[in-house]
Amino acid sequence: MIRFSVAEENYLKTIYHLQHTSGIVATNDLATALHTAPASITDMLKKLSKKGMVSYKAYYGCTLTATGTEQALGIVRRHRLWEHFLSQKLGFSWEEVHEVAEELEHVSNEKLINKLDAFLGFPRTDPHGDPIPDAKGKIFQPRQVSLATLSEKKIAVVTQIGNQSPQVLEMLDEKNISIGSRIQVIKNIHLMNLWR
Amino acid sequence: MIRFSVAEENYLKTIYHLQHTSGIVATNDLATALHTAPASITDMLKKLSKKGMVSYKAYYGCTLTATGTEQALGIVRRHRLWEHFLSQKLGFSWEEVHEVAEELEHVSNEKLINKLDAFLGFPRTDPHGDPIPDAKGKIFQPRQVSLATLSEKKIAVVTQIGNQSPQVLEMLDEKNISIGSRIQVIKNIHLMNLWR
DNA sequence: ATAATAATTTAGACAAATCTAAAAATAATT
DNA sequence: AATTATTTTTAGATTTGTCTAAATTATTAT
Ligand SMILES: [Mn+2]
Ligand SMILES: [Mn+2]
Ligand SMILES: [Mn+2]
Ligand SMILES: [Mn+2]
Repeated sequence: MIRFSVAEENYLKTIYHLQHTSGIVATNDLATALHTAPASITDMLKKLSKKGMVSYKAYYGCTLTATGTEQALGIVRRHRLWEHFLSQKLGFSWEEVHEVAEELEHVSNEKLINKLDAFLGFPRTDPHGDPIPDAKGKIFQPRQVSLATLSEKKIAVVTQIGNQSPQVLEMLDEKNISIGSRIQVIKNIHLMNLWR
Repeated sequence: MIRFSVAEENYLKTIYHLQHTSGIVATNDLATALHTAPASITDMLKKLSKKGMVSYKAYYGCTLTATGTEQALGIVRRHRLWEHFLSQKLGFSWEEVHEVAEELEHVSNEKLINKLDAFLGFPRTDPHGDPIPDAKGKIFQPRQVSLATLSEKKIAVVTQIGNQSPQVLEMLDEKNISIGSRIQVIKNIHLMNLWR
């Protein structure tokens, strides 16, 4: 089993997430996401490339290799299982769990994680509705409709939160909206700031 | 709140434990306990001294300051709470918990630890019978009798394991002795290897 | 197509934590 | 007390992950 430093794990996980939106991941995007200077990103990408975790060509950005993706999924699994634990067993609110899970995710003892998974009853999603990869890294993302594309009057159930910034999560708290809430679009106002 | 690196925390905890037996802690003893070269110990002791965590004078060893002890007790608290969690909630055996807790103890979020404590029902001891410091760092060590000094025929209850090496723990497993077991000294054989 | 701008990499430096080998201080033996 | 052995510290080097400033490459605008 390959061992990674906390820094390496944070890179792998961040590349995984950025890849979902941008396909190929730019050095600057990683720098922004990790609050790290672009020069440092280049250094680390070379290292992860040599370790076979990312495919990287200078000036063209990077993508995870098959092994890199496997590793990233392991980290995402740990992160979300701990978030579930903090929320369901320790009573943390959904805006608090992320910060703590950010540390717990780096304790990488396979037996620990699989026993935690069982203890939690093999949950399928974390407190934000994000799917938890299983022990083999398999992830099940159910078919969903984005709120922005939901037509007026239709009733829907909230299953996942796209923007998980503290502001959005607290706003949802105030409006008493959580995972499982039934909602209905009263009026669809086109928000210009979504487009630019 | 002061923040420490994983390395610093491991030093503080180890100094705390060694202090219990030796009073003043020698550089070499720390080196042995931490599997680290004596030269590295000296470097770190200077650093911890500058931070006010240990009182250190060259060639004379070190002791924890009041703040250093406070910090060490926090680490011990986290370690033992996680051991209890692993044992009671996840079903780990008592010889497995230490290794995992060695990593978990470094996740230092106060709210996490206090909520974990409550979730576990404010346990007084870890799976090896060692006392768990409370949120204020207060530690309650009940009066006990060492097995070596227990007189023949007397019945006693096992409350704590002194030597927690895997060998000893597995031997106790085999003999079906655990915390809470009632035992009786049949015959007291003086073991020479205890003295040299 | 050239020039200006933005993104990325290289070069050189630094702090943290470790190491080995050599020097210095302390402790133990004769 | 002098010598020897042990412990500890200093000196100098290494690895990891980061930084800033300068150079290079790619992109955008004129
Ligand atoms: Mn993290
Ligand atoms: Mn989440
Ligand atoms: Mn540790
Ligand atoms: Mn223990």
